[in-house]
Amino acid sequence: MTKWLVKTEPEECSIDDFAAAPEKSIPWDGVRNYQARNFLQQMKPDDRVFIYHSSCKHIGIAGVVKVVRAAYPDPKQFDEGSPYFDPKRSAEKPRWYAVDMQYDAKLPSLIPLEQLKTMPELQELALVKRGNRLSVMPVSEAQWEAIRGTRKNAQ
DNA sequence: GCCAACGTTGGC
DNA sequence: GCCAACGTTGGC
Repeated sequence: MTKWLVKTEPEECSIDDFAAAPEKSIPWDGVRNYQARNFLQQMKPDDRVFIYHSSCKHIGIAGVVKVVRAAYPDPKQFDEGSPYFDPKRSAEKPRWYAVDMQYDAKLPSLIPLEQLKTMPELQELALVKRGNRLSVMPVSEAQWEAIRGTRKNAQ
């Protein structure tokens, strides 16, 4: 089972949206970056995923969700009314993919980016590197444990 | 709101 | 296939 981290603007989709309907899955769509897409395609049901809130007041890791449906063509690339519409794509040749995710756990307290940056275990995590824009990334077991084990979030 | 860093596009 | 211009991301 692989572990992951995804970025999201909480106004768009936050950990609270997952927590509000823990029995429902939410499509993770609109990813329009090749490297991020490639990672999405590697996700498997039951993989765990950190939810990171970006471009907001409280930036940091807020909770955990799980993958419940592996990658499928992102319907929004075909939807003319969607901001994620991609006019060059056809149903026969999709370029972008989505997965479905469902609530797993909210962290007792958000782990701020500022704190993540100070953790020696995370120095290789793309998230904390300067200028990084990757919105979907793998998290190693050691990185996962380090994050889950931060003092405020122990247990 | 600013702006640095980055990915993508398109002319040549 | 280069690279300048452009649009977007995302922390501050």
